[in-house]
Amino acid sequence: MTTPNQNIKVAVDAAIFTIKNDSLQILLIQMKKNPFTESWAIPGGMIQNDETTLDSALRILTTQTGLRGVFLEQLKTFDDQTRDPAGRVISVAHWALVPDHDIQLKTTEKYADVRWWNVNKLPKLAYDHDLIVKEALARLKSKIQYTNIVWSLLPVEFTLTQLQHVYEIILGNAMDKRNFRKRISDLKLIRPVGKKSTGAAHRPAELFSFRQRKLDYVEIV
Amino acid sequence: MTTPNQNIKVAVDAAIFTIKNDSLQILLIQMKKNPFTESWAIPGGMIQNDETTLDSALRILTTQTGLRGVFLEQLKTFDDQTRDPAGRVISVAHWALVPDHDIQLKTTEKYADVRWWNVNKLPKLAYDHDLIVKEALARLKSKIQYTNIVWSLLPVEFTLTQLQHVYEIILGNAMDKRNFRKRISDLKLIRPVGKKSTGAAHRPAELFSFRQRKLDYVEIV
DNA sequence: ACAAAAGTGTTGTTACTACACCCATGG
DNA sequence: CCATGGGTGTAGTAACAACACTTTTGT
Repeated sequence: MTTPNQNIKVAVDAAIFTIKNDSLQILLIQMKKNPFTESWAIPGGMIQNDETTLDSALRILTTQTGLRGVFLEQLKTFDDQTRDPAGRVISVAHWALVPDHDIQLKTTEKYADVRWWNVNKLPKLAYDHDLIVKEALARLKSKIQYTNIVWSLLPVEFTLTQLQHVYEIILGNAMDKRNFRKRISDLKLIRPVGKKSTGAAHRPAELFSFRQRKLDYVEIV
Repeated sequence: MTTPNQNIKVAVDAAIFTIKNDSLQILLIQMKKNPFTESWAIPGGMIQNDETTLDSALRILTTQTGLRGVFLEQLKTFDDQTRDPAGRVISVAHWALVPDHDIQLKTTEKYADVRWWNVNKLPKLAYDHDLIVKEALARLKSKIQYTNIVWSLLPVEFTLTQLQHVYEIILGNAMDKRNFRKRISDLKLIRPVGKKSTGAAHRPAELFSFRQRKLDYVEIV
């Protein structure tokens, strides 16, 4: 059997999330090129011959946010024949979590605009990006419950209340403070850094940091 | 920005599992083509311009096993630059579960041989297929615990003991009969068909069938 | 009558939920 | 001294784990 003469291109798209203003937000770019001029989409592009899709996703992430060392992984490959009107392009979608602080979004010539959007108030997206975002959100909600990935949404030192808010925003329901702290404490994912928050008009909170700032599965001992 | 001139091919590989002789087995083919002559691998091939990767995986599954209507889904895309010595080929790996009964493996000209292998006694595989199989196994172990996918490993009518054995073989640990039955009963995934098994030298067992023979997430009410 | 798997409940332990008040700070 | 979020324990309930004997069939 001979190899069929394929005419298929491989792209990478990246769903990049952060927590900002007490809501879960996603980074969208506004497109220039036809037929999606003015449309919003998640950032992406064709992969180069010598890079892996993860390399490519990292490149997108760094180009847009300037960040490295955050959580980033493959999501799923989207390959419907009609997903790109310009021809057969399959997209190996990735997703990432970035901390809010210190981020300065970078505009490139490629796009008309770049900004964060509340995931509950998204515009209609280009291509099949609605679907990609939907799957990424589902993965986030699921994976936050059995891994330590929240580390990638928080500063190195944070309070227990900040941590709880991240869970509440992503999972969409309020949690009991005492029960939350008990559970977190049992998981042994974080440790106190021995400092307290300052400057707020209330009792200072103890600061914690993650033991590992990379993917780790929670052992339910 | 212009589209780079890509020289990347898209393949699909399929990890196909069954339960046979009280063990978890995977379908491997023996290759003919260089440099993997005689090596074993999971079945796969290039996708065609007009088919999705899922179509392609379905084609592979049907070609090898003659089956349709079983559980099949995308696993992950493998795209290391060096995974195929013949050039840059990314593989959108899929995985499937098939029932043991009624399967007659089909040999094609493409391969030297096809047979089932116990997943605990695998030979060294071609390409990065060791890695693909490892990921597929992890997904199976995980997904069997919060979905109804076992339906795809069993005949339409089965006994509770058969069902329990499938879980025990995949998860690798013995389970308590009474607790298992309580749990299964609570999940409401199966229903009695009103018949009993016959022919064995012991008390006949009640037969059950799945309410749905397609992917369903278990609601832990 | 014996071998072999089917079927069936209870009890103790552990994990989870609900819930309210005092504390430390800044303004 | 007031407003704001920080920090802490207990009791009731629900889920889970461990465990053994009787039943029905084929040979």
